[in-house]
Amino acid sequence: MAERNNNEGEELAVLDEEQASHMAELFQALGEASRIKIISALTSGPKNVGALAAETGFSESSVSHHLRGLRLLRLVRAEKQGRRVFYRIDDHHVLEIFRCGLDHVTHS
Amino acid sequence: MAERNNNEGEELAVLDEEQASHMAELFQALGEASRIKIISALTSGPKNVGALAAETGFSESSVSHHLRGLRLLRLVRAEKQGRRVFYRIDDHHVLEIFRCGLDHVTHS
DNA sequence: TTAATGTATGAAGCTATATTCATATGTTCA
DNA sequence: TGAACATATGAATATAGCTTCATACATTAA
Repeated sequence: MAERNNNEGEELAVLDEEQASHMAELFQALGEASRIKIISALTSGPKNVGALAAETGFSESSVSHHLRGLRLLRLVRAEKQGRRVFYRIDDHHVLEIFRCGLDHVTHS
Repeated sequence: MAERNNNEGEELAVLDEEQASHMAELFQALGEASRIKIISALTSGPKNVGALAAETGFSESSVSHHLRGLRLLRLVRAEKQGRRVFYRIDDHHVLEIFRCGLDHVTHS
């Protein structure tokens, strides 16, 4: 076996495959400038797809694709209002991580 | 102009291209299970390439490639000791973000 | 110096993903 | 009902990235 995930008291082991994958998924969702901009736009409140597209400069299709991924990961939540769909950041962890990343970038 | 990066007092604008790219770079570096495992292994102290390869189950070449990227982004720091090179997490922000992500994954 | 060890790196192949285009679904208004 | 609007989605193309392999570089030991 190539990996050692046992917790047999020796020392803190490397994360197992599932934990590592989940964490990677989370960070990967934030690991692209397009999505960073979208999430950044959402930090000031819920917005619909068209507004996000206009604000970020991406096509509505592209924004919608990204939002789908973020939705599946539960980083954003969708709420339908008429023919519009408003998205908001779903998890306070997400905002925390986002701000932490912003800190890292601005204070360096 | 497709984007609005002006801070003319209206409301907090979307991050500019450079900020967004830097944040994305940071998160992308954490956005892969291999690197998450490597960084996880480094949370318990400095380790050399061979040790990291053994602990994570990846080839030394692969680990070295990953470390190069992490090094260039200043997420880890290298220190040569004889013919070994020990790596450590370079920035407390990195550890913060890592733990935040771990929280997000474990408490959900 | 030669051999062995530890790490770094370029190239190649393969997989993953982002954006666009076309189209589908659903909603409001006339 | 039909037309315009808002969003979603599948397919396709293009680009990026990961792992492996081969090899180079650096250090230590003999």
